Amino acid sequence: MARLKEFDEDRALDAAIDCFWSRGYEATSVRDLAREMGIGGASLYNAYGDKRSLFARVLERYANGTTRERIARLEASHPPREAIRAFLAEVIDRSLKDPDCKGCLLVNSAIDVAPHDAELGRVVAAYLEEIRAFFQRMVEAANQAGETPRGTDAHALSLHLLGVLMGMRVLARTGARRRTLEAVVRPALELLGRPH
Amino acid sequence: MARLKEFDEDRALDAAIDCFWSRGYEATSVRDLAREMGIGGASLYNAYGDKRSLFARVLERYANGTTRERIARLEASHPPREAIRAFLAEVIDRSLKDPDCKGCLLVNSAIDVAPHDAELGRVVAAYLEEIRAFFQRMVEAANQAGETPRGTDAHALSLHLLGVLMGMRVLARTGARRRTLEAVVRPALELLGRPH
DNA sequence: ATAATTCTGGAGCGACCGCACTAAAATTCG
DNA sequence: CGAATTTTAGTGCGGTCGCTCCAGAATTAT
Repeated sequence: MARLKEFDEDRALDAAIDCFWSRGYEATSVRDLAREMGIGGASLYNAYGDKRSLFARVLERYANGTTRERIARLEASHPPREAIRAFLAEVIDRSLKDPDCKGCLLVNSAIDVAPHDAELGRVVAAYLEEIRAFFQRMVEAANQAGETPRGTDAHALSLHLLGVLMGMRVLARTGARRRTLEAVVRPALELLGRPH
Repeated sequence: MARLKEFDEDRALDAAIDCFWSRGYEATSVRDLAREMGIGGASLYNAYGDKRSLFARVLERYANGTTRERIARLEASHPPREAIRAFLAEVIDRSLKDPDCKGCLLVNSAIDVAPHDAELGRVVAAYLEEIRAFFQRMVEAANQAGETPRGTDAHALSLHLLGVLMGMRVLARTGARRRTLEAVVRPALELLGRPH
């Protein structure tokens, strides 16, 4: 029927993730994207539509490969409180390991895309809500196991944890050290109760 | 000696603050700035230098008129724990009142300017450090007054409060409601001890 | 092979970017 | 007043922006 694509759409999307992640939406040009993705401008528009549509695809792939993957992996392999601890510890580790201090693409997008694009804003908010819901599930499970202090409100605590996570991502982007990030997170973890 | 300026530099700077605040650094053009500031392009370059220098002036004026003003006012008029409470409450109120969800210019800049401009990044980090130092002073004063729980670490708690503040600003930018923002903050306030 | 279809690199569109330059207008000095 | 100085509006430079179009290359169905 027709000629086959010469590039791997997923690999190219990963390159696009890196572009938007490190430079932000506005500051990333379509030419930058095409070069880093290893394709021509026409192929980019043919495969993904315009810049904004590509960004939406990038957000989705980032969320699937980073946030959702982490949630699913930790939720399956850890007891509830430890899943939350491991989630935050892993974010700290990855934040410190990244020499570019790129932070979290979702958080960056919440700041510089969401306010100017209501639709993308709702997409970003929905991904953040998934993280919050993970926290809430874990707190509820810990509540039922009697591991948390009496009267722990799972919904309220999940919001606090989400806020702390967002804040940590902001501070990480300014080059915060491990001590700093751990001090930001520690009081939130202590609300979950001391480990056995 | 020479002709006098026809515009008020401070008023023009306020207009520039609004531009950078609502659109971000990259997405704001010098022509946008000149139009909103009510001056010509030549006057802008004559008075403030290039775009980046203007942005540095904007950051300074924003910090003086918003962050430092709030710190000085609340530190002078409230006891230490209430100063922290009032600070966060005021940020929530202003975040909700703003129909554009502009958030905080310093937080926005930490995300989309700091990583690409080391010098401006240090400026932003220094302003955030001023906020953290305010939190630490207040916690230390509350510690000395015996109002806080035993063993409260002022430095560690100030970092947590700063992180929570940053996180709240991110969530506010995605259109979070009052209930959400208050739930994010409440556990941090409870670490300060129950009010009398 | 031929026709049909899709992908590819490259050129180029109009618009806008940050910034610099010029000449006229306005002001304060001698 | 005339000279000096600085701001002003306007114009335009070289470059980049997002995006489109096109001719040719590559592939499959017939």
